[in-house]
Amino acid sequence: MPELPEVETIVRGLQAVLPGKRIMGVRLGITDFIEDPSALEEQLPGRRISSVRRYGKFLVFDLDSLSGDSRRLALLIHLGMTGQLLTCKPEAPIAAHTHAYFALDDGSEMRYRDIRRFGSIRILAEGAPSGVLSPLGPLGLDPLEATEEEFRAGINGRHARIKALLLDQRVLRGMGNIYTDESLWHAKIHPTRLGAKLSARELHGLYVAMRRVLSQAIRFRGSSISDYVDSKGTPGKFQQRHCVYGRKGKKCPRCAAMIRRETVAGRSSYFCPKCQRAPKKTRKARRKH
DNA sequence: CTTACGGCCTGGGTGC
DNA sequence: TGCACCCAGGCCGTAA
Repeated sequence: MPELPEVETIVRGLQAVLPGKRIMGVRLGITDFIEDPSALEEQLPGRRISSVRRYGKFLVFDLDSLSGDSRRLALLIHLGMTGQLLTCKPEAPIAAHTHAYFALDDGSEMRYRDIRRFGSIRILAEGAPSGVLSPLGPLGLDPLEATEEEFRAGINGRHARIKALLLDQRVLRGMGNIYTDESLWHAKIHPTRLGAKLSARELHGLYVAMRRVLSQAIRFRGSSISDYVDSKGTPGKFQQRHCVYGRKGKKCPRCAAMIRRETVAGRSSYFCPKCQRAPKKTRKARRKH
């Protein structure tokens, strides 16, 4: 499940090798997850990759034109749940579920592999950085770049559950299920607490916890739960440092209580029932029972 | 307007 | 061996 730290790890790996290289050709397999396959085949060859960036969970490849067409383009890739981007030699064995091949002018190749095909690949015309929109609208703050004031403003006054807010890409771009649960555990906040009901102290703790968890996950090159590998095919190591995610029934590293798993905001949520106190039930919610 | 929720996409893992 | 079922994340339609 590539979230911010995994995408960042891949971006750093690609940024080290791709800039300055030219895309010579594009070959596609199954294309039902690609918005406009022929646009990739027609518009990418000949372009030079000037930089590789992360925008939320998107990878952005900025492309220069070397010929008369001076229009700047960007290639936008979202890895969905099981997407992988790998660089290799063209003669390297082809793993099952590889759906896109980008031939580069140094004789190497970048491949997109995606078992579930929940990812997406598309071309973005001009004005890439701020022009990256999710289908729902503009993306929110970068969790590592946002100031504490900006973060607080994004959560304050919202009556949704904090878990839903952290996962909402229009509030914060790049958070996913793993790092949301880990951040909430570090901040000792129950996932069903309402954003509006968090104290200033709790919001401060959450901001600090989120930044710490994300930076440490990047340092450990991401979490490999199922399919995630970096651009060289190497798994991450942060899954060994998870405190709650995927640890249902195991002991909370802080208080030894048993970690629980419940669905919150439509997602599996792992938390410690002792360290992360559930909010008091409202009169309305209690009446139902 | 905001929020909650169920369904959909796909295929690997599990358990019978 | 086969097969039904669950689950994952993002998005979308619908309802309150």
